[in-house]
Amino acid sequence: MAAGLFRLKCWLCALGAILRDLNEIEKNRVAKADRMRARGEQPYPARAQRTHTVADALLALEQALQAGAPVQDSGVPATLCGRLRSMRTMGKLTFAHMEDVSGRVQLLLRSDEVGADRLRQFDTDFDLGDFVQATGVLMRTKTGEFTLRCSAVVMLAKSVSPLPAAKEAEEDGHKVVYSAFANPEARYRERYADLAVNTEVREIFRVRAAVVRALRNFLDERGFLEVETPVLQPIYGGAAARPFVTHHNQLHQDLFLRISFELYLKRLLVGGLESVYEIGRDFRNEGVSLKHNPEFTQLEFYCAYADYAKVMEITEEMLAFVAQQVCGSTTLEYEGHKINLQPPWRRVALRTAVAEACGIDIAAHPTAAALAEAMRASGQAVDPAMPRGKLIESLLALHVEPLLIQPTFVHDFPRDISPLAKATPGDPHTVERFEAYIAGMELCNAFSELNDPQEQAQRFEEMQRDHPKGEEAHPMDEDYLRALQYGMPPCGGFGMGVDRLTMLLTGQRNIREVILFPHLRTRE
RNA sequence: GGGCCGCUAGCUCAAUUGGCAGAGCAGGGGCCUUUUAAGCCCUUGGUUACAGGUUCGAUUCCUGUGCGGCUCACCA
Repeated sequence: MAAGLFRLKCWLCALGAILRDLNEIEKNRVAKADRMRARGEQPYPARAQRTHTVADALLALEQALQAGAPVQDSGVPATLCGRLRSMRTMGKLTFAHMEDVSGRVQLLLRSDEVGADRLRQFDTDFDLGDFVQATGVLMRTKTGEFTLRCSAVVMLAKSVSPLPAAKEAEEDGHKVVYSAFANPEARYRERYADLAVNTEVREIFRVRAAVVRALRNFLDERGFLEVETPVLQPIYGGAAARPFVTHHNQLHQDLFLRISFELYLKRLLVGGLESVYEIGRDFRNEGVSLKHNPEFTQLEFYCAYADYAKVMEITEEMLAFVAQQVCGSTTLEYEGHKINLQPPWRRVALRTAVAEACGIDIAAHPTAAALAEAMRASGQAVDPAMPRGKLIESLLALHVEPLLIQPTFVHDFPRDISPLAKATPGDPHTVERFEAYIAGMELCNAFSELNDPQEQAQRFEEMQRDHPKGEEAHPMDEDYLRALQYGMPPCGGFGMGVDRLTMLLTGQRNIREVILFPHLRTRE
């Protein structure tokens, strides 16, 4: 029934899109396409040809000019393909800009070279946003602009809807954008239009790809094995977050979309793989914010015979490497701060950091009640239902986090909010866990992994018992315990939000700017 | 989920105390053989997000809905 309704709704939506009224501009462009067909010109031909990308053509021109070719007629032939981004008609002469993935080139169409009729057709039937193929000779105009003087121009794909009009100009060497397509909702909903007109958006996703590539290179070179583990899981775990639930029809089984990779990756260490990593999507059924999207890209790695101190070293090396690969430097600017990723990073115990920031020594308050009292005494509002670890976390988030601009490892976390981390020897309240902060933002979370099956079982039971109702308790995972019983080598584990790292390296404040299709409410 | 703010032409934005809904760009028709936010003349384009209410009259004031932005909560 529900599925039937859903299909009906989809069908209506699709129909609505197809029958959507075209506005005047769109009708006009459809008429242009019809006119082209009528004279035997294909508005959507199956094939294109190109001899150079724009960037390659520029190189070819430079070489010819260095070899002494005339500037305004290099003699270098080229056929280029791309999208029309501007047009200036001057009677018997038309200038246009065409853009491909590699750059932008000016087209020059002269009546005496393409023919008066063809120039007329170009002026009337070609629009901004159309994909075209232009053949001619490379040159520079008398103002020095890189130009293709065309002998022929062919439509490759007629654009019906006008792209959001933005004009770009150079002023004093700076790029100035007029009437930019800037409405965030429109940009995210129609990312295709956003990418088509906002070149800096395309650049963000090139950087993002480079970030992921650099992470892979770093880990591959150190002998880590890249693996893939289930997205659909019968029991979710490895983090404290609410999951998305889905259903397998034939098996009559509810399944969860994973909230982390942790428990599966550690099963692989039981299996002897020693050093593994996975880059993939996590799904958390929680609020969205500047730093949270319901699905996000996570990197997790696990390294046998390492502890959390070793993982700190790998972390700072890895991020310095990525920044060097992607930005060409280990220093970067973010929100007005100069940030230096060069190892070694500052290391500070959570206890010390909190004490320095707000004067409360968490070790002096070993129970939730005592700590809550101390926090109240210092004027902080406190939720009485919070366990001690949560209270400490709130101190961290409120007082410490905003201060951590330069890369900092905050280490030694409360045990009661870290059910998968190994206890600190001699300290019943603390585990060997750290988080790394940069620019006031939590970037990663790591620990010495708990590998004692008895203690792990006990921790799971504690989570079930001690968690307040409504809070997300870490579920009991019998199979994971069975795996630990076979023996897991001591190891360090690590998780990092790749989206957040990309934010840092691209200077973006909003996680949606680094996700191609961020989650938005559907519009009825 | 709470609070605050927003939604006007394809895009970016105006609209005085509540008084004919406008501009630039894009589009259409002209002129123009080195332009580059090209320029000049003419011109089309609006359910002011949606549904109600108050009013002689609502883009403007009120209520509700939808969507978005910021923020708080939540999300180690």
